[in-house]
Amino acid sequence: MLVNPPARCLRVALPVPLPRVFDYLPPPGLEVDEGWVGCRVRVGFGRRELVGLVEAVAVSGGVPSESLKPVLERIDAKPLLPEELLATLRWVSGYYHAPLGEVLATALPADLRQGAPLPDTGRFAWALSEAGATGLERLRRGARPRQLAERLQAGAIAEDTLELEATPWREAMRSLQQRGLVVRQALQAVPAMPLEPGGVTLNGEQATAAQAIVEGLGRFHPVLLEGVTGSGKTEVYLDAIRACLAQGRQALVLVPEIGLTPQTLQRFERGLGIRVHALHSNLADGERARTWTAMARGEAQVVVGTRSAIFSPLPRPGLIVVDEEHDASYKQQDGVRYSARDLALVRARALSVPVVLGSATPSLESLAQAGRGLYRHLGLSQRAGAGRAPPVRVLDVRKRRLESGLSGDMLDAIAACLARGEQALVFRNRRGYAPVLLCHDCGWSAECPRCDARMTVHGRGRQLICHHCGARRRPPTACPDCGSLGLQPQGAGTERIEDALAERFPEANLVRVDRESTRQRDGLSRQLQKLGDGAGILVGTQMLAKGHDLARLSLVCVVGIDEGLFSADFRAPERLAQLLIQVSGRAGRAEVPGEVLLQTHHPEHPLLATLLQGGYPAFARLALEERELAGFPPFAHLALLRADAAQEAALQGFLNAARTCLEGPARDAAGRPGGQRIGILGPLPAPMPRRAGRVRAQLLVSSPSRPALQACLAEAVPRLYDLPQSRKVRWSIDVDPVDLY
DNA sequence: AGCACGCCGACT
DNA sequence: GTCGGCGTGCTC
Repeated sequence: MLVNPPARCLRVALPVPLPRVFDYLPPPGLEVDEGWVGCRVRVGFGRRELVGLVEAVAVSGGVPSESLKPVLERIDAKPLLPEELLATLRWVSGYYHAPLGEVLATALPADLRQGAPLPDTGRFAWALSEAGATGLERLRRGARPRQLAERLQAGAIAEDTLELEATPWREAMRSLQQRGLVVRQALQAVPAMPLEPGGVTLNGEQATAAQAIVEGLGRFHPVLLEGVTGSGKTEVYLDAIRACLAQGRQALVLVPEIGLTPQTLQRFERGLGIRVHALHSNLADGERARTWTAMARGEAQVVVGTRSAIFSPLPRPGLIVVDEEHDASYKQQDGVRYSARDLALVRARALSVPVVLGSATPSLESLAQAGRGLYRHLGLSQRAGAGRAPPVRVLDVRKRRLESGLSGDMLDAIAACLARGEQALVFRNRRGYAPVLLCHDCGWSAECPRCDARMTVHGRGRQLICHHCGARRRPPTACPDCGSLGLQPQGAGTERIEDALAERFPEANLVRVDRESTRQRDGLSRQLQKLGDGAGILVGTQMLAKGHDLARLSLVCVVGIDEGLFSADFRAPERLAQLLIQVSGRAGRAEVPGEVLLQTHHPEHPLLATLLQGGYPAFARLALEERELAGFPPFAHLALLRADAAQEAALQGFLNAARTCLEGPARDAAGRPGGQRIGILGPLPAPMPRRAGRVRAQLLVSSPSRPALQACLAEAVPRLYDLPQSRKVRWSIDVDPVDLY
């Protein structure tokens, strides 16, 4: 007999690192109904106010309903998130073992997360006012506002057009507006962009691939598009997106962090003939919220974005593309450690759309999935424009004298390349002047006081920088241990190689590209502009591995890869192989044949031998066999519990307690019918046991069965929050870690 | 994570 | 006598 009908309440996810949701009552006079789900609410929480999202309506459990607080304000009349997106975020919360509130905080644009109303998504243009048409002379000649105003003399310019140019304009425009020289005009919602005729003609392979994707429109259809460098994967994407747009559906394109350049956007806009929205971390909060909202309203048809763009609402879903799917930047490395590539699959399934994973060097995980028949595997083997894959020559530098890490043969090849009026790229995966400052008399080397790492020499020897914590100091003049003056930078980073090349080729146009040299906005394209079209040398780190076409580039020199051949990390060979293929792919065009020089002390190393003989596919087969033997992904599934603390005892105390939390569920999971073994390793010291003054260690949990691993984590992780030992440590759980660091 | 409460040290 | 250190507990 029902005396009191069970009180229904609103279940609210809040941005706090607690593994629960919180129940609230509706404001006085309002009813609980399903219409609340997906809406943001402002609530009192302790003595502060927070914005949360109603995740469900439910019967209040635990807390008696009379002690529930009422919601202070309902922010959205209609759900902010489409049903599928909310369901996916719930899935993320479960799979990555992160509180839903934190997942929401990661997924939503900052403004919306903080409760801002949905922004205006109308399009606007700027034009000269009457005063502006006559009053320009008073503006300082050559200054930004003057330049902007002069452009407006030819007519109004839309904000999205200005946005595309990637040069700051808002500040200058605001100053013009304050002087009354310009006015903002509303434009029609649909952009009037010239539609380019017919698109490009695809070659046979491209057409086949595009058709295979298009045939999958309207259902879940995962495709691995393995296309050698220069085979025109983007043309395939564009063709498939056109078909998707023709059905009135939206497309989402993910690109790696360094891939989202103005050139990339322009290529998509020109290829599609419509406005393409960009979504990346450098966007201002307001712009981010506008793009997100335009997507949610179905006004934006195509978004090209980095990792977090995978959380875009897609009310009219058509297609998801993940370009360079092997790229490590798809994995979030703090907070909710999600993989945008994996989430692309999850969302594509939930939305019943095709998902295209494209790469010249697919991840072993994706290759394994394709091998099991779970993805359609399509290939593009021809380099567009008839260019040939460049031959690779291995330079055995054992017993050779090196000049700042460069062999004589390599310098000769660069000289010849310059003499032909072409460009050479020298790739070195280490920035700075030298990786070590060494005392030649006693073997002392400069170490970071707060990390277990040696400090890198920068500024031609004038500075020591720790690449792990950012500490900077002046190098000592004498060895602190033995007093010797024989301190010498050991090894060569990009800076030192640049110096050596400048000395050897004083006439050459020489440009360095690494994190230092490209620090400012749009630094990479600026550096590349400096190189121009004539003869020259480009020195740099993996930032050079892709992007920007360099038509005159005919020689790629790879130096200093030997450390990578012997790294302890199980993914190191894969990453090195991918890097070598990607950077090699930069050499040569139809007009200019290319060559790749690989300088190594280990020419016989199996990784190099396999890669050179059979290319990436041969490497991948070998590497997958090794992973299977070693019980690594994709043949086992991993989760890493990382922790760091000021004191070693606190760290060990927490990880030991955590291990106990995991062991019970691990035994249960293995004991269930069909259950599989779960291994727990640790506490293990992290590969760098001390970083930024804190000690670090981890537990590695693994199982051949993903469900078994998940069941174990689902039971154990919530308990970690309540461990008294967790007070003095910072910890995080990383499901499917990309590296064990 | 915040934020308050609470119980011990060197200061006007 | 108080200001303030951070340990502990709680948040519907």
